[in-house]
Amino acid sequence: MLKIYLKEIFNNAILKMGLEISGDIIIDIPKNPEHGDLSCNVAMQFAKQLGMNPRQLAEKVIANLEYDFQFIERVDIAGPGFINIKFTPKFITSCFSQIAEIRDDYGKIKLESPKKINIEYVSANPTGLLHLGHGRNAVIGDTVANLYEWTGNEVTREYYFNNAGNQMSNLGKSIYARYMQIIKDTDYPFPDDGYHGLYITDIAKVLASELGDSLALGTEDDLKICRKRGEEWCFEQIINTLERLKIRQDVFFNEDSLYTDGKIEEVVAEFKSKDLAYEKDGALWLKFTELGLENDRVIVKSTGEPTYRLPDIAYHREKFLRGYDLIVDVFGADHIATVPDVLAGVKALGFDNEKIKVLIHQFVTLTENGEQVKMSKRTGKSYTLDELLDEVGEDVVRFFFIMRGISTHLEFDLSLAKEQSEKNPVFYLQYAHARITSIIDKAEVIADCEIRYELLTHEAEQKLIKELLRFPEIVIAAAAKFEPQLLAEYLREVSSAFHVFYHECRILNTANDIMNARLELAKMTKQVIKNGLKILGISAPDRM
RNA sequence: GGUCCCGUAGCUCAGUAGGAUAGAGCACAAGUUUCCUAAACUUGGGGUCGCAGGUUCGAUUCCUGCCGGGAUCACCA
Repeated sequence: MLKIYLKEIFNNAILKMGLEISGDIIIDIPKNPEHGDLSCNVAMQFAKQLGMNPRQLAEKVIANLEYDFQFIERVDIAGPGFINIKFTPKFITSCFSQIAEIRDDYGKIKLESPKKINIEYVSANPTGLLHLGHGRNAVIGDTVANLYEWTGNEVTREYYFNNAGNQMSNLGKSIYARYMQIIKDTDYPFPDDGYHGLYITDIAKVLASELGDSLALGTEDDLKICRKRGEEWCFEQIINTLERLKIRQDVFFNEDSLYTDGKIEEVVAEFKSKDLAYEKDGALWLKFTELGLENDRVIVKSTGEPTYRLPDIAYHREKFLRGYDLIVDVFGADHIATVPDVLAGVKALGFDNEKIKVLIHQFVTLTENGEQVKMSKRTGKSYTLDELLDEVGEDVVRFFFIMRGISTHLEFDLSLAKEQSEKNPVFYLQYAHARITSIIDKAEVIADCEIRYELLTHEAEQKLIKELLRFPEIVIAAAAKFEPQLLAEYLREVSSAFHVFYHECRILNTANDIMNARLELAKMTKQVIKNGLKILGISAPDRM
């Protein structure tokens, strides 16, 4: 809010000076508060192309700035040519009075023409339970979706899955083997590449109790039953787990529909007609080398089955045909190799692959007391997301999964996450919210008393107001950069500024007008924390 | 070997469309409550921003090379 105001003033000054400047003017918050509230480096940026000394240029710019002396307290040149701006407390509080009017909608951006955005995440096949990597994927995807909704766009949350093919028949065979071990022979052979998780036995037990030994012959149909029940069971678990995280997707796109609807054939025909496909060794290859990649790749195997690339390309083509302005894919680092193929394939079909944004997140490791936790207690394999939720709760899981940049490895510290105390960063934010609620509950409403925002001149009050004024900028930046942790970091700063204000400035039992103004500040802080936590999918408790 | 990600305080990490004295949390040390939630606040120590070059007024940030850690390189998905 403050930035936008200042940008305008600088823009006008530069226009007035008749200067041609390419790109935006950059206004930043100086690290050192003594340098003012905001700082602009135009003078240094353009000194060279104008053949001037930066400090001289800065002076000229300042001479051309037109502003209200009631709003800006100080404009000065510092260091090599920074122009530092200090606002008057009056201006800060008047900005605050404006946002205090908006309340519920503060931070929401309304776009004149909302963009249609598709965000695909989780997308686990129904062959097992969700584990930690899926958890990070799910929370990143959902939070980014929230951010884009908040910034005024129309968002579709999508899940892409495949319930056909090798993996699934493998699931059926694995369940069948466990089933036979239960009803007949404990030595019944388990497939080499079968799924070893304990959940397979859980499913087999259900089958055994429901159907007795009626599948003992092991016909094709019996295997099908195992597969079908396995799929249903896994999906139910996955949906339940996501539900716990308050994640609900709008579209579940089945890869199989690409085949039944003839989309795969359409894409193959189009590649052929563009002379981008050729047969070799009985397989169909796509000329990726002509699309700027290293090697040609098989898209249809000699067995007649497509490789994963073909449906992936066809799927993205479908998303384009549905008319999205932005298509976001959230993948784990293990999928990185497939990205260039899909992008090149879609481009070859004539779509603008710049509209696809692939978010690749790095892996999650779990540590406890400084040591890496490798095995899950129940499954003996990697930790499931449900187990983690049981241990630390939804709020902590959601917060921990987005509190780091998505491109860095995430160390999930179980000891810290389990800690129900001030050490845990989630509680810091929630505590601020609960504390404010408690104060508001205790306050007596003073009727018909005008709120005098200009009384909020204390340093701690001014600092808190300035933080609150940043909220919309942060939401926009977090969405644009696809970095939810910016918001998490920001909320910590807001909470911190609030706690300081709380210690410095007594709210209740002060003069009526002071109390009213401070109460308003507390309420607005609560609103920002609540809205921010809402975007992060984390609860804002009234009591702790 | 090719490609991608990471390397910043004892630990976990912010910070990079190039900016002023590099930050936070945890850990460690010392303090704050007759008073609105002490899950809070205040103060302190702690750094060759992996290494070496380059680009320029200025580099943790951009470029190149190297070192270290991770991921990935199928007619698996």
